[in-house]
Amino acid sequence: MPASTDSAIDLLREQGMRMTPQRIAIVTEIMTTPGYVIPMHVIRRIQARIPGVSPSTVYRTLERLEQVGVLVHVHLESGIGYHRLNDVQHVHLTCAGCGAEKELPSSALERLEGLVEHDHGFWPDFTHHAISGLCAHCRQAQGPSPAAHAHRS
Amino acid sequence: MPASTDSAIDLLREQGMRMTPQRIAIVTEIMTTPGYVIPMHVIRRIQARIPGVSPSTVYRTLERLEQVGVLVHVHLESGIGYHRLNDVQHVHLTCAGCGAEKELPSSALERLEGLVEHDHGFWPDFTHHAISGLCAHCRQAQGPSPAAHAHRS
DNA sequence: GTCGTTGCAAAGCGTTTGCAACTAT
DNA sequence: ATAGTTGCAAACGCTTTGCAACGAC
Repeated sequence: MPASTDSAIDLLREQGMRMTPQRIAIVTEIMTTPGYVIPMHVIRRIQARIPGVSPSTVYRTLERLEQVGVLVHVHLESGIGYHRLNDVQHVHLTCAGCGAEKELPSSALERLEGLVEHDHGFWPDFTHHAISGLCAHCRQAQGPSPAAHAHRS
Repeated sequence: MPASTDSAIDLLREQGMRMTPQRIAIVTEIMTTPGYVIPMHVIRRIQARIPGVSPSTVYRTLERLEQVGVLVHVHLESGIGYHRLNDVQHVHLTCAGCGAEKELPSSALERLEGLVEHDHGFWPDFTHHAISGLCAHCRQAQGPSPAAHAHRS
């Protein structure tokens, strides 16, 4: 088990959370999964590891971890996902043509945030919801006009 | 009933759709609602007008209207919404602090689309998913740092 | 020993489906 | 008459809840 997982567990214990085997398994799962996790994924993986773990435990733990400030949720194409708050924030791009997902470090859009704020008095957080669009390949296939989107979702 | 509703109904009939009373009611509802509609809303409104209309009829009709090209769906904070394809496309901004919704004509972000495409080879469609963030008021309240978001969703 | 946490089982919710009856054309 | 539509009822998938038993501290 990676040291980062251990220290995360210790941190949580210090925050007053009781570290049951189920929670340890869930936290381990999260710390060792790159990118984001989806509740359903976690449920399946944890149940493979510790048979009998109930879905409600996973949901309650994810919620708890978000309250404590370890996780944040994001709205993805497929529903809600969680990723570590410490992680570099990403913008999630989903191609409406082929479904490909691409992650951009949010720094790539920082300038845009400033622009929108300046022009419209609203500070956008491009990381909280996925952004749909067309990847280079699908854009070419559908022609250069960005008009005719055939969203798959 | 507004003329635009009538002509929409005629158009749909020409496209081969059978215009039952239920469908007429649903289309009327959509044509006379500004902004977007949410399936659940439509179901309630239609059932008030024509008791006994089944939810599945509404879902199937919305889906059908999207296939025919009259509606497009968008992913909002609260789930899926539909709006007329003919409408000017909007970007939906949702304030994570107070829940306020703001709509921007998508032309406001056109330049940004070009920027992202140029830098990352992905043509983003900022209208398909809502964009979270902080309105001017909530941003001030939470301090100038865009870091500490307390998402309500 | 305390009180947070768990599993279970049930309910919840919006949505989807199969099918026989219906009806717009 | 025909084929598209409808309502019903059931199933769906994911999520939430109430509660008694359990176990981390």
